[in-house]
Amino acid sequence: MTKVAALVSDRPVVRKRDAEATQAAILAAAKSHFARSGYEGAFLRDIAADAGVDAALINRYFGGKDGLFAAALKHSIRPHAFHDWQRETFAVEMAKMMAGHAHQDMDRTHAFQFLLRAATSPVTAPLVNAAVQERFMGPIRAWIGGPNVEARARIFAAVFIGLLVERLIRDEPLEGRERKVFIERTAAVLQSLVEA
Amino acid sequence: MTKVAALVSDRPVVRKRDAEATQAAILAAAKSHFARSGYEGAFLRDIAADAGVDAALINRYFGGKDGLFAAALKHSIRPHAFHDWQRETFAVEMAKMMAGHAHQDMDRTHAFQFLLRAATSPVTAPLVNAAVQERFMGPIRAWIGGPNVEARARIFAAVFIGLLVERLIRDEPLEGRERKVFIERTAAVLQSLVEA
DNA sequence: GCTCTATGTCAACGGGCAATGACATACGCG
DNA sequence: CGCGTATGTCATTGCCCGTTGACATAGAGC
Repeated sequence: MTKVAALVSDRPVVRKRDAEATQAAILAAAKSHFARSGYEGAFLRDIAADAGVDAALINRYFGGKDGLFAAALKHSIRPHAFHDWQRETFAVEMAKMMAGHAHQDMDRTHAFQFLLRAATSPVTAPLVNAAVQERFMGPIRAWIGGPNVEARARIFAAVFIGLLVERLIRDEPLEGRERKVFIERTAAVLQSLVEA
Repeated sequence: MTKVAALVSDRPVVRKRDAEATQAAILAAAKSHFARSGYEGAFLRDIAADAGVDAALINRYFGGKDGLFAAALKHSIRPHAFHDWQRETFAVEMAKMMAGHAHQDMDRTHAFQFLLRAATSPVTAPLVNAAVQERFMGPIRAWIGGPNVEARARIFAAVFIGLLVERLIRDEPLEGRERKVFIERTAAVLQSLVEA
């Protein structure tokens, strides 16, 4: 696609030589493909094609499919900015986001799909679990605080993940009164979980 | 394994000729492998070996890998017995189950992993979503009842799924006081969701 | 402008997998 | 007992994917 566009436009046919940009393009394509198809279902040729690059470059820059996956994983798990959340308002904000459609937030949706798939595969699960513990559960525990953090953090994480999955599976967004009720009650649940 | 056992025992070396049992064995092995490894990561040779059968039989009975996957999917989604749940006790029962370890219930765990994987793949997602709607969300709506069923059922489903995922990801089960608190608060959340 | 290196492309190979068709044999039926 | 079909096995084939090494060329440094 990129190449075709280049052919009909006035831009040069040959790819600009920019290693950094190329790696970024490969990584972006990889995250998308891994998210949609999982590790085994994603093919290097397809990823390379999406990035507008020859497949051999993946081996040069990432040392093979494994390396590319690891890089994509590392790039997908970044610590959520829990510290920015206000205890008084976060619940409603989050509930509103969950009531919306997944397509509105494709970047995060892809990242989440990617993690979900990787977490359910025994090959990649250890990597994911370790990263999730460190970069997701850790911050959540710190943010929630209070007694019995472990139990409460787990429930919070479960609800959080469940809402994301539900949003992912569902095609039709909620409307009108149902939407309003969904937000109210979801916010109530979330709020109750951060209180000791 | 089956063959080896047969060799050292007094039972015949050659497999008993029972098409129905063979198909059931293949299907069971397939569900397990698809759950663990996804569609692309599961190999017919391995499935056949687990079932104690030659791989060619899969093609004969299920018409190829696609057919086997479809059969396994169909077999994995069966309506949950919500009608058996008692409104007063289900919350605690479910919370206790969620506090336990996934290994204690491998059959359901595999089925859930299988569905989760299938639901996040664009190829199989439509099949899964339709079946989930009919055989999971439908019964939940009916069981919950009351006003704004749609919104409340979705939150309930989200929490349910989230708890399953959390249980799946976690290796270490909760112990002692944390476990007690987890059950109490999880039960409280679940209970609140079935009340109008 | 020459050269050298980093970047990008191409063609081929080797392994592994699903699928296929020929072959073997148990079991029902006469 | 003999035959035929359903069931199970084996060897082969063809395809697809990841990887590799040789080749091409832009662009920097001199």
